[in-house]
Amino acid sequence: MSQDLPTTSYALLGLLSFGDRLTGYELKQRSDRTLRFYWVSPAMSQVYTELGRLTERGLVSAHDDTSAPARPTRRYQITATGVRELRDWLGTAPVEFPALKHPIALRLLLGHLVDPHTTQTMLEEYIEALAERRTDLQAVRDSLETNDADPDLFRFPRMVADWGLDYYEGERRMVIELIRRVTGEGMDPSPRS
Amino acid sequence: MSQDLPTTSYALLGLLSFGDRLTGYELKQRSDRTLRFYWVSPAMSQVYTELGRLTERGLVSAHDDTSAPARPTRRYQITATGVRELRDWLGTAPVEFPALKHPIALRLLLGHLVDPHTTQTMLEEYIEALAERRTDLQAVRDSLETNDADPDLFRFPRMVADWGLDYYEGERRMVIELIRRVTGEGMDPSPRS
DNA sequence: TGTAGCATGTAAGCCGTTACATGATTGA
DNA sequence: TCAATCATGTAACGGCTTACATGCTACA
Repeated sequence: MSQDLPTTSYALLGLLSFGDRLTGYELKQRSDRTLRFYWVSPAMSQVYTELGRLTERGLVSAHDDTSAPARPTRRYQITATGVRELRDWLGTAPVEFPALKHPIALRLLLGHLVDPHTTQTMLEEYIEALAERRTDLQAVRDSLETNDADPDLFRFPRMVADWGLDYYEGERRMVIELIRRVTGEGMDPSPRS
Repeated sequence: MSQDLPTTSYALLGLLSFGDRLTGYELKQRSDRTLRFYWVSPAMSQVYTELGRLTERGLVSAHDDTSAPARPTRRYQITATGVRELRDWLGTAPVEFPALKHPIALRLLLGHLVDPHTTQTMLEEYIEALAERRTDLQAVRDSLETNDADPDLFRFPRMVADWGLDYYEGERRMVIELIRRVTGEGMDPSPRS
């Protein structure tokens, strides 16, 4: 009942389903470590808006941090209702095909408008950006490896991280291939007589 | 001058940079065959809105189809100014890192909330969806292969299509691996005594 | 002493969607 | 004759961003 939340709401709710209580700030940090790589890490302001909505609907409960200084620090926890609705969503909502916004592919499409060197540089810079991202994600993956009490708690986050790492690796290989094609193809396939 | 259009505007403008005049309807079809796979194929209504804006700014010109019946059929063509601004954008605008919205990865992350069979089914359905997409993209790629007059005109679209096909293939392989992990892992690694 | 990080929110506005409205042409 | 496709647009509104506003705490 009362379905129809945006996916990002369920995503944030999902991040609260690992058994701990987080502040809005911490939830944002967690989404930077997870959602960022395969969904969207919402802006701080959005996280607070979403927590407000989830609280209203009783999917999370807010506990004002006693020992609070002046401004109240709130910790949010998923409720039994929240878990139920999340499970319900996972079980019934149609699963969309992934949506990709890939500015590099878009620019490569328009390669006929710029000189090959610009395209080559763009692809090389993309490889660097990819390496950085990969490093970030590897750090996340490493932190999921060694887990305390429950070794299965992060089993699925591990899989998702491995998926991401594999994607970055495939992307790297293909972009190297594309650089070859941009620089090589149509450039004197065999020396003209 | 007068930068600051949304990327989708430039994308549509770019689709008009291959030397032909299109109606709004045809432009939508072209974006379904190209942008869809690595950007976003805007809704019809958005295409018309965008064409209006581009016309206002003089980046495309509209030619009312004489031999028009009642409702005017307009064909749009990129202008010299349009080409200049597009080149300028390609040369100067910062290149964002790709943004991915991957509902399957998001759901896999929350695998601890559903039974393994549901997750397995989801991944298997994803493989099917992937195969469909791949077929669509392969058809596009094939249509770019044999080109009439200018064999280099679709050189970059070909590269982008190949990139997409490679991505789908990598995705397929990894999802198969993930299914193995979901069904196998933690399931009696060695028969208990 | 001042900067970075922790912490919470409101307001304005952009980008794009779905729903709605309209009508001609082609082919089963 | 009826459905699909071609063809063009407006209105409402959803989801998210950036900019703005506020203030504490820890540390260099």
